[in-house]
Amino acid sequence: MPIPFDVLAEPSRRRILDLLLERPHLVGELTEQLGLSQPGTSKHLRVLRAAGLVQVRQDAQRRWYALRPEPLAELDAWLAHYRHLWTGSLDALERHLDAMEDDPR
Amino acid sequence: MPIPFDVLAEPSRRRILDLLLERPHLVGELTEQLGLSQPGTSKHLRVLRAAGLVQVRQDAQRRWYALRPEPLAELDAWLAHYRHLWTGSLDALERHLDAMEDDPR
DNA sequence: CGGTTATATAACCGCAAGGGAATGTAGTGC
DNA sequence: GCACTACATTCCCTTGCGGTTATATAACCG
Repeated sequence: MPIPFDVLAEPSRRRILDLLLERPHLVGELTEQLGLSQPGTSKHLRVLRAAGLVQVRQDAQRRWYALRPEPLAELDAWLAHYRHLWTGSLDALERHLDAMEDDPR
Repeated sequence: MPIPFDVLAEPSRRRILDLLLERPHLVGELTEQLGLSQPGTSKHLRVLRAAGLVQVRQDAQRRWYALRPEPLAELDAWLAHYRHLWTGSLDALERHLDAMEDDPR
């Protein structure tokens, strides 16, 4: 499962994830919160499902959508390669910038 | 400076960031590594500059592009809201999933 | 079984974004 | 000053994506 950068690039889809962070939601609830059409919401949910970012639980005609954080954990792992650049005070950030000044080759 | 999700959604641009993580690069070097045309590379660099993800240092006709990690730090901050879902062994992940099973309302 | 609710899918549209070719621009060295 | 190098910008084309409307599917209720 690759990191779904393009999936997260969509503001409405990030909004959905934020809402699902509180609690699972119905499609109708999400539609209302997002302020777009119901089919529009369903399309975004389809993309989120394909990316493994949400999971569904059927309850009669209703579908409860809930968060699935695994892909976000992978994003976190990707970010880890860069994290040393801004963590720590006398850390690699300064050394990185200093090295750039001294020898930008 | 908002989090540049859409900027990171482009594979070539992420590739550029990966290359710049090692060391600063010239546009020509990036062009060769990416395997696309020089104007194509320049267009991506323009987007990355606008997002604050890279900085330039001019050296005669050459331009040294280097990483600017601040926007990635903001992405990291955004991820922090979700991080408790997958960190820790007896942590909120299980409690989150258990709560969903018990009361998926 | 017919109507209603809740969601998914299909069909269509407009636009913005990525890609290449051609051209512009700035700095260098002879 | 002139050719050359290294990038940037412009123009054009094509594709994909987000959005809506209309339609299909499926489960409930009386």
